[in-house]
Amino acid sequence: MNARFNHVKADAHWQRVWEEQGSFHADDTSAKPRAYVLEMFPYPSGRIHMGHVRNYTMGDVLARFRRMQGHEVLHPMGWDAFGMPAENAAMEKKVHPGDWTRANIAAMRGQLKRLGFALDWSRELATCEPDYYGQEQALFLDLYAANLVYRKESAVNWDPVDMTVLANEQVIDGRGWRSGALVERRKLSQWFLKITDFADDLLDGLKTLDQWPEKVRTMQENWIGKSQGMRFRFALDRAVGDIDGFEVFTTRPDTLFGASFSAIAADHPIAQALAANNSELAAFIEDCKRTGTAAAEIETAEKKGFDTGLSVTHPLDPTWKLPLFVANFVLMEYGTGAVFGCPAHDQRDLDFARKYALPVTRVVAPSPEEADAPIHDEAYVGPGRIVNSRFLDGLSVDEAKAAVIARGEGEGWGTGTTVWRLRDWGVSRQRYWGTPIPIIHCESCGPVAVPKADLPVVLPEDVSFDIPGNPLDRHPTWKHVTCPSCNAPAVRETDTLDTFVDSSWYFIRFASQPDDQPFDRATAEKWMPVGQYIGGVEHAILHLLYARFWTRALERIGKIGVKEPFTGLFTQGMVTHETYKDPAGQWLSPEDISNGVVTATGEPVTVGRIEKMSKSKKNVVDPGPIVDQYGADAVRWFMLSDSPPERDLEWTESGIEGCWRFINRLWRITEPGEPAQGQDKDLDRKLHRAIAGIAADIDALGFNRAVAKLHELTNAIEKASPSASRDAAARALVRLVAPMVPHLAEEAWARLGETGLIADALWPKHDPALLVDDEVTIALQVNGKLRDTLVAPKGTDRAALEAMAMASDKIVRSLERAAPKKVIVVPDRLVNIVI
RNA sequence: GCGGGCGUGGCGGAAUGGUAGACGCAGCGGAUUCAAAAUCCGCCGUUGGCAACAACAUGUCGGUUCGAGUCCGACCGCCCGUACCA
Repeated sequence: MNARFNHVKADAHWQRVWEEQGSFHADDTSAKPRAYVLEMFPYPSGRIHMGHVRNYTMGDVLARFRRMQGHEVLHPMGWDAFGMPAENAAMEKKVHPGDWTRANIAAMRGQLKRLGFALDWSRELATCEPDYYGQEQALFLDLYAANLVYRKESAVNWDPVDMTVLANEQVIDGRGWRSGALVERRKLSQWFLKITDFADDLLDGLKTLDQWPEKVRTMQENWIGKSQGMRFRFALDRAVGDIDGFEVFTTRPDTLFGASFSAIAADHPIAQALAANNSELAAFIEDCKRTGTAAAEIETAEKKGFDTGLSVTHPLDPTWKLPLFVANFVLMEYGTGAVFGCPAHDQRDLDFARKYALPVTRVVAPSPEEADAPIHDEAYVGPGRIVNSRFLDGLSVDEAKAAVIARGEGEGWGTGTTVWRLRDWGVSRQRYWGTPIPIIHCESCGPVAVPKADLPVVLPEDVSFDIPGNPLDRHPTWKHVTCPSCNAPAVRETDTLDTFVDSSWYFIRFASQPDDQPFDRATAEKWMPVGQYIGGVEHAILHLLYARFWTRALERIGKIGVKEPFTGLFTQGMVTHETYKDPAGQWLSPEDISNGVVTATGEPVTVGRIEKMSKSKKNVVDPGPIVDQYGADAVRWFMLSDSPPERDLEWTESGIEGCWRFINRLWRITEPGEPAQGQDKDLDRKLHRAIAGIAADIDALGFNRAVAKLHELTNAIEKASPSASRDAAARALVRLVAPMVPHLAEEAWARLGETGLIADALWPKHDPALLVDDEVTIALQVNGKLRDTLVAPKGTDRAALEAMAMASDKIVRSLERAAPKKVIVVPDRLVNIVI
C-alpha cells in the first residue's frame, strides 16, 4: 500500500478532458438554477502569485460545489490589463506596454490553466483590448449624455523636474520617486463622475447587502460619511476685494460659543486674493502646496496656520470677533473650505490653539461638576450638557445643534444641511496605458463627445517612453482631429480613464459580451447580480464602491435592471511567508537558503517576521515550480487548509509536504478492493455528518473547517474494519473532496468504475436520521468549573440529569458537604451546581 | 491623523454564552527497513504530582453572567484602507 498519486499524468489528462468536453462552459439558456461565482480579476503583472492561487482556489471550490448541487454556474476569468506598471516596464525595459501586458497575460493564463480551475475560458476578456475599452467608451458617453460626467479643476502631484503627474504611490517623502524633486500640488482641469448624486442611495443600499462582511459595510458607510451639520456665513470685518464674507460648514454648531478662531483653506478664494498683496501669505500658501494630495500625508503633516490679520464676526454676537487664519489642515474639497475652530471639543483645533495661543473655552460638560473643568492636552468629544453658552446652557448636544440651526434659519444667517465625506470620482489620468476618454476639444464648441459610430477611440501603438509624461500628448498625429460638431480643427482629450472604471463593469461584460454593444440587457440580467464575489479586503472601499456606483448609474439610465452588482462578498486574507536577511542586513530569497545558512557563502541567516509576500522583501514563492513538484491538487489543498480564508495564510514548505502526504492517503483509501459485507453504524453516522457538515462549511466559505472534517472522515475510514459501510464511505469521500482536489477525484472516480465525470456528478445526499446521536456527554460543573462528565440518553429530562449529577463521586467530593444554592440544567449539555 | 479589522499551545487554527485546544504542521518515542525514504502505532498547553488529580491558561486590565475565547468598557501590539498602486 505505497501507491503514489501520479499528478503529472492526471493533471494534464483531466484538464484536457474538461476542455474537450466544455465542462465549465456556462449556458445562457440553461433552465437550471444559476450561480455566478466571481473572483476579482488579476492585474497581469507577469507571474501568478500565491495570493491569486488562494483567491481562485476558493472561488473554484465554490463554483464546483454549486455545479454538484445542480446549478448552472458562471465562473469566468479575465485581465485588469491597463495600469501604471506596464508604463514603468516600458521605461525600464524598452518594451511596449501592450507587448509586455499581452505576454504577461499569455504566461499567467498558462499558469492558471495548470491549476485546473473550472473556468469558462470562452468568456475571457482583457480590458486593454479595443473590444472591451471601446464598449467602456460607449458607456462613458451614455453617462455623459445623462449629465453624470463633468469637468472641474482638481489637484495632482506635479514633479517639476520630470514635468509629469505622479501617483500618490510615486511620491516618497514628498519627492518624486525617479527625479527626487520636491513634489508640488498643481491644479488641472479633469473629468469627474457624479458619484455624490448617488451618495444617499449607495448608503441605503448597504442595508440590503446582508451577505457582505459587516466590516466592509461599516467602512463604506464611514467613507460615504453622511453628516448633519450647518452652513453659515461669517462676515469679514474688512472686505477683501468685493468679498465681504464666506460660508463655513460645521458638524458641531452646538459648540459655536466655544469658537476661538476661523480658518480657510490655502486655495480658498479669500486666501488667494489676500496673497496677491501679501508675499508672506503667498509664501505660506506655496508651502502648503508642498504637501502631496494623499489624505494620510495632509492629515499627519504638522498643523500650520497663517494669521491674516482679518477677523470675522461671531454670528450669535456682533461684538465678538474671531481671528481668521489660513490653515494647511482645512481642505477646499470638503464642506466649504472654511471652518470655525472650537479647541475645547476638537483635537485638531486644540493642537492649533495651543500652538497659536488662542483661547480654549469648554462648552460641553459630561457632568454638572465638570462645567468649568479645564481642558488640558485632550479635547472633550463625548456627550454631555452645554455650558458657558448663553441661551444654549443646559441643552444636550443634539438639542443645542437643533437650537443653533433654528436660530440661524430664523435670523437668516445659516441653514441646517447634510454633507457627505464622499467626493465626486475624478477619472482623468495623464497617462498612456488606459482607456482613451472619448471626447474632442473644440475651440468654438468646447468639449464634444466622440460620435458612437467613431468608437472605439483606439490607443495608437507608435509611442515612445524615452521622456516622462503622457505620450498621447506629444504623438504627432493622434490627437489632431476635426470637431464632430463644426468640422473645425480640434484636439482629442489625451487623458485616459482611471483603471477603476475598467473594473467597474467587467462582471457585466462577463455575463454578456456582444460585439455591437457593451452587453445585452436580457442576457446580463440572467446572471447578474454576482452571487459570490471574492477578493482582497484592500478593495473594501474604492473598487467595490465604484462598481456599486457604476451599476446604479447604468440602472438609472435604463441600461440594466440591477442596482447592487454583488449579492455576496467575501474578503480573503493574504498569503505570507517568513523573511530572511543575511549578516549585512540584505533581504534573502528562500531559494538562496539551505539548512539555515546562505547557500552561496555559508553565512548565517537571520529569520525575520512573517510578512505579505512581496518582491521588495524577497519572500515570494512562485507557485509554478510548486505545482510542478506536488501537482495542482496539493497546492489547492494547502490554500484551503488551516487558516480561515479571511485571515492571512503562511506558506510553508512543511505545510505543502503535509498536503502532498494527504493527497496520497486519499489516493490509497479510495483504491477499489474486494467488496466487503456488513454495516458499520458508527461510520455511517460519521459519513452522513461529514456530508452535511462539509456542505454547510463550503456554503459559508469555511474551507479550513471543511478540510478538518475531511481529515476526520479519512481517519475514521482508515481505522474502520472492512464493511459495506466502509466501501460506501470511501466512494462518497471521492465526491466530497472533488471541489477541492478535482484531478485526484476524477482519477479515483474513473478507477472506481463510475461513469461520466465527477465534474458532472452530484453532491451526495445525507440521511438526516443519521445526524442525531442517541447518547450525549453531559458536563458536570460546580460553580462553573468542570468536575466530571457523564453519558446520558439524548433528551434525558432535567430532574433525571440533576439526580445523575448528584450521584457523581467527583461532584460529591467537590461540593464538600455544602448545600447547593441553585442548580442550572441545560438538557443534553450540562449541569452546573452553584454553592 | 482618521476609518476598519485581528490577537487562543512550539506553529496554523477549532469551539450556537455551556467539557478550551477538534483537525493539521513541527517535535518526541516505537514498529517496519541492512540503512534511509515512504508507511503504520503512540505521546504531545504550562506547573506540581509515581499516579489519581489539582492549580494556572485564549494580548493586558476591569465589568456583566450560575457560567466568558465568545458579550460590554479601557488599554497594548500588529495588519488593511485613506480617493492617482491594483
